[in-house]
Amino acid sequence: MDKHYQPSLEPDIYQLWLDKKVFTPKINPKRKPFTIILPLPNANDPMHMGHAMFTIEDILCRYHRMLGDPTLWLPGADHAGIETQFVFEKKLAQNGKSRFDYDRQTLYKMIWDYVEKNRKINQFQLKELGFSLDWTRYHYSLEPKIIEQVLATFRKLHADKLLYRGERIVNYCTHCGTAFSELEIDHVEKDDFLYYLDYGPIQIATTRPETIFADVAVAVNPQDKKYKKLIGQQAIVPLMSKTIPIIADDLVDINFGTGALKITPAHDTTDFEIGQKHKLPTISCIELSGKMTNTIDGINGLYPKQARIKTLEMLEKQGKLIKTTPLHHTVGICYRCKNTIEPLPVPQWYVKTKPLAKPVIDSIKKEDTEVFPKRFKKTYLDWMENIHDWNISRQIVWGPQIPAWYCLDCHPDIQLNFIDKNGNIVSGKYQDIKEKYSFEDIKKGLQTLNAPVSSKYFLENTDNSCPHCSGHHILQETDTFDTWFLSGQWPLTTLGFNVVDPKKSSPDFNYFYPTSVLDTLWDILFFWVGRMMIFGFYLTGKTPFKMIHLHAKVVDEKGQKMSKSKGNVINPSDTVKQSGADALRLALVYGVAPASNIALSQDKIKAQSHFVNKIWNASRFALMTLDRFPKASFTLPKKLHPDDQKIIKKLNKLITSVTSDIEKYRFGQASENLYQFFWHQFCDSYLESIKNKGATAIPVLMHLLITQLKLLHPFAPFVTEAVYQQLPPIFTKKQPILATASWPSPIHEKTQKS
RNA sequence: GAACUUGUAGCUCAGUUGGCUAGAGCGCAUCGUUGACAUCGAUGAGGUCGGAGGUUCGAGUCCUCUCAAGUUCACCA
Repeated sequence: MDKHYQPSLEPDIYQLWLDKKVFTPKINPKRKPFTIILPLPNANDPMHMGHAMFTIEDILCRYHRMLGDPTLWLPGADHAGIETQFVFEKKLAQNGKSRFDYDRQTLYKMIWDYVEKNRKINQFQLKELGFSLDWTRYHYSLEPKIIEQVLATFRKLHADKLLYRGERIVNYCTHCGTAFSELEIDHVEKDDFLYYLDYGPIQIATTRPETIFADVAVAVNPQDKKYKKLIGQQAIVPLMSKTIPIIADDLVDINFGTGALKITPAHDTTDFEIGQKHKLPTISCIELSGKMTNTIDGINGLYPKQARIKTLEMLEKQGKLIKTTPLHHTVGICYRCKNTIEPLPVPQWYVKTKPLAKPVIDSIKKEDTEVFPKRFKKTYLDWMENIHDWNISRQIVWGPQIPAWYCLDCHPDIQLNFIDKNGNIVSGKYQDIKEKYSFEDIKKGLQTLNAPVSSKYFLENTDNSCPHCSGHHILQETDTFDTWFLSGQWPLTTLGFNVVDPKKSSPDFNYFYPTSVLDTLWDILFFWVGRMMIFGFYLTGKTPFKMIHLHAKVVDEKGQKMSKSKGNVINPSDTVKQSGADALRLALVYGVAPASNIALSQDKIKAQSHFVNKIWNASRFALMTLDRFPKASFTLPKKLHPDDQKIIKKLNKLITSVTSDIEKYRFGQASENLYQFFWHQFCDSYLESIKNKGATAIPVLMHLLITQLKLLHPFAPFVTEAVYQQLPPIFTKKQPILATASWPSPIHEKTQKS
C-alpha cells in the first residue's frame, strides 16, 4: 500500500462496482425497494457544485443498499429546452449567426449534435464523484420512448378537458422570442417615471406612454367621488384624437396617480382582466418582434424604448404631458436574458392546474408526501393553493413539438414565417403567400407558425390529411413543450409507466414506484417537484415520492453564491482530480446542518482530504500489524478485556447514532461523529494503545476497522472500498464488495450491560 | 406589502426533543517526531452563544420584543 491515499485509484474502484453490477438492483417482491430518481441534470451543462450535492442521494442509496434493500438510483439527462437553446444561440451569435438564419429542422439538428457531446461529459462526471447510479437504466429526455409517453399525456389531458388553447396576456420575451410561465419571470426594482397625461375630461397616469395607441378605455374606481360624474362619458387619447369610454372597475386604486387608469388590454395583465370583464376589444401596438405597430407615423417600427421617448416628445409638443414624477416600482424581466418582459396577447397552450393540484394539496396536508425541512411545507402549499393555469408552450425549437396540426386550407389566416429557397425570411398569412410559394417550400423552410386562437386543430395525424377538408396542406404546431412538462413526468416515464394503458406498465414501474425520496435544491420546488406531483397523481393516483428532501445551495466561505463573475467557483471535477471524490463529498456534508447553506472552501476540502488519508493510513497500519502476526486468531473472544469492552461500547454507540442520523437526514452530524471517532478514538487513542500489544489485539482491531469502513462507506465510498479490497480474504470472503456488504449493528450488547 | 431563514471562537460552521465544564476544521502559539500518517502527535490561547426581557431547578436550545443580514412570494398602472 502506498504511503498516501492516491485519488488516481478511484476510477478502478468505480469500474469494479460496475463490473460486479452492484448498482443494478434485482426486483425482489419480498423486500421493499429503495428508489431515488436523480434530478436529471441539464445534458448540456458541465458539472457544478449543485450536482455534487447528489452526494446526499448517494449516501442514502449506499446506506440502503448495505441494509439489503433492492436499491435503484436512476440516472438521466434533460435536454432543458430554453436553457440549452439560449446557450446555443449565444454560440451562434459569436459566429455572427442567429436562429433566424435556419429553418427549424436544421436548427434542431445543430443543437442536438452540440448537446450530444456534452451529454457524455456529464455522465463521466457523475461517475467521477462515485455516484452509485444504475447506468443500465439511464434515460435521456428526448428518447423516443420518453417522448411517446409525454405526448400521450398531452392527449389524455386534452381528452379530459384539462388542456386548452387560449389567448391571454403572456410573459413574452421579445429577445428570446418566446413566452414564459410566471415562474420564469424575475422581478427587479427599477426607478422609472410616472407620466400624467391629458385625456380630455380626465387625466391619467402611466409608466408606459408608448402604449397609449392601444388604449380602449379609461377606468376609475366606482367609489371614487371625484370621477363619479365622468363614468359613461368619453375620454380622448392624445396624438390619435381617438375617443374611448370612461368605465368603472374596482381594480383601480383610487390613490395611485390620478386615480384614473388607461386600459390597454393587449399590454398589461390587469388591463386585460378589466378588458375581458367589460368586453372591450384587445388592440395590440407591439408585435412579437418587439416593434411598435398600429400606432402613428414616426412611432411604427420603433422599439418601445425609443417609442417612449418619441411619444413623450410629441405629447409635450401638444401640451398633453402634464407632469412627470419619479416612480420606484418592480418590472418583470426574462430570467435568461434579463430583458424586460413584454406582456403580449399570444395564443398559447394551457393546462388547467386547479383540479390537478387538489390531490397534491391533500397528500401534502395528510403527510402522505412528507416535506423536509418542514418549513417548506407551508410555502409549497401556498403555491399549490394559488396555482394558475400553466402555459406549457414555448416558441423555441429545442424540444418536442406540441402534437397538434392545423390545416392551412381551412385556416388561410395562419401566419407563417419561413426561409425561402434563396435563404430569405418570408413572413405572411398563408392566403397572401400561397400563390408565390409552394406548400412544400414553406414546410421545408418553416420557422414558426402562428395560428389565431380560433383555429381548429387536430391531435391525431396518421395520414397527413385534414379531417375536415381532407386537404394535405397541414402543418404541425411549431410551439414546443415547456421543459417541465417533460421532466414533470420523469419518475413515470423513466420507470416505464404506460399512459394509455397503465396495466401495461413495466415491472420496474410496478415495483419501484412510488419512489422513496426526492432530493433537490429548493429552487425548483415549484418548477419541478410541484409538476411531478401533479402528473404523478393525475396519471397514477399516487404520489411520485414519499419524501421530498430539500437541501440548500452551495456557497463560498463568505456565504456568497458561486458564480463565474465573482471568481469564487470551485469546480467539482478539478477538485476530484486534486483531492479525490471522497474529500469533496465529505466536505459537502461534514458539519452542515440540514437545509442550511453549504459553505464550501478549499480549506474544508483540504481538511477532509487529510481525513481520507487518515483512513488510508490507519488501515495501512492495521494491515501491517496483521502481517506481523500471520498466525493470529481473527475471531472475537466471548469475554473481552475491559479496555476492549470500552471501545466496543463506544463503537456500538457510534453505529446507533450514525444509523439514526442517516435515517433522519442529519448527514452533517453523522459525518462529524464518524470523523471524531475514527481520528481521535480509534487512531489517537486505540491504535496507540495496541502498539505494545501482540497478536491478541488483532480481533478487536479488525472489528473496529471493518465496522468503521462500513459506516464510512456511504460518505467516502472510494477509500473505504479501496482499503476493503486490500483486506485478507478471510475478512471479505462472504462479502467481497464493501458497497454491498451488510450494514453493521451493535455487538456484545450483553457483555456491555453486565 | 407578506412570508421565511440566519446571527455561537480571527474565518467557515456543528450543537436532534432545554442538562454544556459550549465543540470541529482552518488559522495562531509552544513542544515533539528516523517504522501507519508532517496530509502526523501533544499542549495551549481564543466565546458573558446579536441585544433586552420572560418561562424554568436549569436556556445557545422555548416565548415576547428589538437590532442586523439574507432569501422567497405578491397584479399596483
